[in-house]
Parts: sequence; C-alpha cells; structure tokens
Amino acid sequence: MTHPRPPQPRLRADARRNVEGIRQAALDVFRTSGLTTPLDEVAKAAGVSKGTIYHRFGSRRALIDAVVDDLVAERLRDIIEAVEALDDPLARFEDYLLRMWLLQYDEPAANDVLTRVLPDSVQLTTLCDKANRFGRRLLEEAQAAGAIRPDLTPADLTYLILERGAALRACAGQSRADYARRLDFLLHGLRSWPRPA
Amino acid sequence: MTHPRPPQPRLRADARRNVEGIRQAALDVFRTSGLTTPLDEVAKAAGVSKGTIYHRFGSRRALIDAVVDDLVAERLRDIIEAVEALDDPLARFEDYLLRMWLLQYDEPAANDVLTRVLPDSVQLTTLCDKANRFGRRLLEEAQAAGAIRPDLTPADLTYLILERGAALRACAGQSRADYARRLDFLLHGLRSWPRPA
DNA sequence: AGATTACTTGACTCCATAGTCAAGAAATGT
DNA sequence: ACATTTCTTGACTATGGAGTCAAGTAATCT
Repeated sequence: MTHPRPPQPRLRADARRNVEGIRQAALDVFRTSGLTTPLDEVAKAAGVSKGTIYHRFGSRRALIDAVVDDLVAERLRDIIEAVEALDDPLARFEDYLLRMWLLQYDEPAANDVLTRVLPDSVQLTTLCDKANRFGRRLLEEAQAAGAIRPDLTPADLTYLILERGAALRACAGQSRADYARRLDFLLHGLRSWPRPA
Repeated sequence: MTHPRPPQPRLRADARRNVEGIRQAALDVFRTSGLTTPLDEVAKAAGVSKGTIYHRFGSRRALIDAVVDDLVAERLRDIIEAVEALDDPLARFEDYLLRMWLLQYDEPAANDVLTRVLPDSVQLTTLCDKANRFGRRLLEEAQAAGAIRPDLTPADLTYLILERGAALRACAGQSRADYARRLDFLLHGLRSWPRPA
C-alpha cells in the first residue's frame, strides 16, 4: 500500500534497478512456471526480498499486470496475424483454435491468462476479450461457409479454450505430439458433418 | 495412528454409533462436494470432533476408502451393465463414454475418483482400472467394426476421462444440457470418418 | 562529510487445512 | 456404585502461501 508508482517523478537508482530486475525475474519465472508461482520465487530470482516486490508493485496482481503484456500479447498478435493470412474459412477457424491450443501447451502463463486462473485485472480481461472476439468472427464465417457445425455457439468456443487449459494443468506429462494428435480429434468433432479431410 | 479397526473385536456403543454416523456424514458431504472437502465439514455433519474421525479411521485416505465403494462402485456397475445390454459396437462405445462423462457431471465424488484427485489407495485404483479395462475392450471392438477412428489409442481413452474431470472442475457453472451438447462434439470427433449420425 | 529522504529487509500476522495428543467424559464389568 | 477401560475432545503443531511494517541501509543533496 505504499506507492504504486504513478506519483513519484523519479525513483532512486537502486529502486529503478530493482523494478527492472523484478520485471525480468517475473517474466522468467512466470514464463516457465505459470502465473500462480509464489512471489517468493520471483523475489529469489530477482535477488530481492518479497517486501520489495510489494513496495514497488503494490500487489501480486499489479506485478502480473506489469508483465502480462510482454508475456502473452505478442503471442496473441502473432496468432491473429498468421490466421488472417489464410483464405479458406474452415482453415482459418481450425488454424486459430489449433494455434491457441498449442500456445496453451507451450506457455503455461498464456494458459493462465486465457483461462483466468487469477485475480481479474483490466489488462488480462482486455486480452482475453480480444482473442474471444476474433475467434467468434472466425466461427461465424466458417459456419456461414457451411464448414463448421451450425450448433456450435460462441460460448462453446470459449469453453473449448477454457477446458483445454484445465485439461493441460491436470494432465501435465503428455508429449507435444500426443497433445497435438488429440487436438485433431477435437477439431474433427466440430466440422460440419460429411466432409473429407 | 491408533486402531484402524481390525484388531478390536467389539467397539464401545458410542464408538459404534460414531463410526456409522461419520460414514453417513462422509457419504453425504463427499457426494455433494467431492472428495477434497475438508474433514472438518464431515466432522460437523457427523456432530463429532475431527479427532474422532482420525481415531476411528486413522487417516483421511482410510475414511475415503471406507465410503468410496458406496459412493462410486455401484454407479460404475450400473454403467457397465447398461452398456453390456447394447448390441452395436459403436453404440456400446459411445454410450459408455457418454455415461462416464455424465457420471462425472452428476457426482463430483465419482469424478474425483476417476481422475485420481487424491491419495492413491488400493480401493480406488481397483475401481479405476476396472472401468478402464472395460472401456478399452469396447474401444477395440468398435475399432474392429470400423466405427471408431483407428488412431484412437487406449491411452487417449484414459485422457478423455481425465480431461473431462479437470474441465468439469474448472468450468463449474454449465447446465447439464449444455454439457451434454458439448459431449456430442467430442463423440463426433472420435468416429471413423464419413458416417451418418 | 553529514543530513535527509527513499528504499529494502526479514520477521511478523493471517488464513486454511492436515494431522496429533493430553486431559476429561462416558460406557462397561462386577 | 464404583473402578476400569475405552472413547472423545478441542486446543495444539505443522505447512505453505499472501501480504505488512518497524527498523536498518543506502542513495542523494548541499
């Protein structure tokens, strides 16, 4: 509850160093272990005490907000960009889902964001909404083209992502290849009915 | 670490009453809230102190073992029986999966058992293995009949159950109807390729 | 260099849950 | 009805993580 950083015109040198160090440490630690990692580990990685994190950032949530963009936003942008480059509505929709699901596998932190395993924050909500809206558009288009089952709803799409996150957290050990193979089953189930691969 | 009950020839009257009361309370509490509910709640429901539970049963795991059969075994037997009554291999396989998935929705405790969210115990392991073996048999038969994708492995089948458990725990609010509708997507994805409903 | 102010620290509180145990309560045997 | 034995209790310890704060340390200003 000290200074969440807006009023101070300039931090002292050591404080500036620490803010940066903590950000980097948080990036590292969260990237590899997800957003639920205890702050003590971030502190240790930054060579700083837990108290310092709280003084510099104010709360766990604020620290997450400070790194979530670097952690996830770019990945989402990449996905959107890659998908936009495709033409076929079915390919666009399936590629989108597949890339999201693989992102969830590859980056525990991204998974935590997409599945909201954490105190809500404006940043996070904005990110999720953005991805959601994009996905819904793709869904509509694929359905309009008759490629995806018409009874698949936008809410179902959200669930497909949420569930994957929970599934991943629960079944940790699976290889990426197995994981991807299983995703294929899921995609098949969403296609409009008789249609060659 | 007192007496896990085998040596004593006969408990005192109040102890016998309590054992039964605790079992009933555990059944109730676990049934509605899953096997991860704190033992204090079972104690409260039984009108007994937590210490008594430990004295009578020895550990959390032992208490679970003492009720898991009543909690789950019969449901599994029902499923197996209902499925055995069917003829078509595809119908058998899909009915089995669907019933398992709905059991997971209907009974949090059964879900906890099937997904092993708890200290391993012989009882539990036995139950899971039994269901697993049955499912694998159905899978083989459905694949032999050409009704289910040949690249679906027994391990995949296990994952389908495990994942559903995690998904359920994570996405609590969904209605049974929505849940069932989504299961249909999953089933579709497992079918051998061009085949009418 | 000394005074001032900003910053850091780690020991502390708080919460929730598993599991334990000495002391008191209650059933049983005679 | 009392001695004996069994049982119950609730306060206690332990664990692990979030968040706080008084006291000590170090940058900065003059």
